[in-house]
Amino acid sequence: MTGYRDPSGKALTDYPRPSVAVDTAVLTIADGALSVLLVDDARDGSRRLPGTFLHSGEVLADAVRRSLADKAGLAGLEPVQLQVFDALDRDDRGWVLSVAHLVAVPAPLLRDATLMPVTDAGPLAFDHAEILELAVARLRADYAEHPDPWGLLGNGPFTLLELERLHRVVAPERPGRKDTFRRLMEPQLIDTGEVEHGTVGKPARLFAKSHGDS
Amino acid sequence: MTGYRDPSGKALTDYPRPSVAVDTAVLTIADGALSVLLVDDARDGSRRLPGTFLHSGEVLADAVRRSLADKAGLAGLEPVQLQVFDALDRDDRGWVLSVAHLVAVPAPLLRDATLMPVTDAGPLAFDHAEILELAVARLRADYAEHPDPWGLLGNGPFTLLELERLHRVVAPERPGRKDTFRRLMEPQLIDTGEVEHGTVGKPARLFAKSHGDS
DNA sequence: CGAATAGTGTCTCTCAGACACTATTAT
DNA sequence: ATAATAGTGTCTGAGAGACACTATTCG
Repeated sequence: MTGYRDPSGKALTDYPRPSVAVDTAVLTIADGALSVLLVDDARDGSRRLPGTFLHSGEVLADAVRRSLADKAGLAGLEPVQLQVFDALDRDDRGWVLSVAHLVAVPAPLLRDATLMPVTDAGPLAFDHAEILELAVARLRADYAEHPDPWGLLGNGPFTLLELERLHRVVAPERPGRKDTFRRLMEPQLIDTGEVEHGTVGKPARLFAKSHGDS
Repeated sequence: MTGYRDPSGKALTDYPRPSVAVDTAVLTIADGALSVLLVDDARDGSRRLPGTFLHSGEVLADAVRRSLADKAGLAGLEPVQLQVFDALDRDDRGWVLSVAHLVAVPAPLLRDATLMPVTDAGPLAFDHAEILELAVARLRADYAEHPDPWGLLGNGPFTLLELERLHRVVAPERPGRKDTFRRLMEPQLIDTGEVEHGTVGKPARLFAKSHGDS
């Protein structure tokens, strides 16, 4: 904008520029399975991840939030950037870079959306299957060591059994006994002092997430 | 390019598009310290990481290779993508997204370049100090568990002592005795059967990297 | 009481880290 | 022999995982 010219004598605006999009894997738990929010592709009826083109003067995270507000009524999210997908033929409309993002939200916030289990999401438009795979791997890695780092349980206190069921859904392959799980997670939680009631068996203690355990 | 219009009626080309740049932290070992390649900024004499604007029809990794070929005569590298930096005010020339990359190369390939220790690189243009910090953290993480994953030792066989010295330079904080280091790394290496000669003390075995230990 | 769930004592196995020892070369 | 470096046997402590036991509630 200042008349700057690079070493080859070209001004900044002389370069053809790509369109930049954001595409987001919105993960949640639905029907006891890790699931992803999909939208119908406007072009050919196939399915894709929600996304949008980056607008002028907009930051990537804001573009993600805008696309999710438009397409799923979500607000107040903190998307995490995964990776840029830049294959030249990834979008037949032209030259489009996509910055893939990940967000996870508690299921109740997605009541009327199209959700599909991540293991059976079917064919997706563009390279969105690859983005989804990356997002799931990242989520599983995040859940391996820490209690519900993405807040899929919502804000209320929870039982260790509820937490363990969540973690097993996120990463089904990990066996591990309940006592091992407890000894790993309990030191990272805050004991609210409350107990659950109205259930069968010994009442379970209720825990809350400690602030700052990523 | 096909006259496609999105739900709001805009064609793909109607959106203002950002310039997209790549900036690369080129890391190496110089004078016994982990060092980074810097170039002089054409505008104000400050220093910056080598980078370039993405050209039309070019993939990010190719833009990185082009910028490094131009500025340091390097070829045949495999850059790794780190993260997109998208702050609106990060470049006073206009709206520029930067995709940060990391590359590591053996020192001999950088003989006539400007190298600075990463701990004392001085002030850098744009947000390049942040990119450098990210790159160093990534390199250190990669070196924590695996023998020279970035090939800083070059192609020839090497001694476990040489490997350990390299790892200590990359991550100076890790103490650890030599036997611990050996027991961690040796199973990931191939014993060439050769030994070093002409040195003081018991001759050391020469190892090579096994193909596919990331 | 029995069923069901919560929570813990404890054993074992593995492994990182440390120490100390042995091995092999040059001078 | 002595210095110097390479390489290994072994002890220890921490921690993951498994098993079995105790604890507390409801019906």
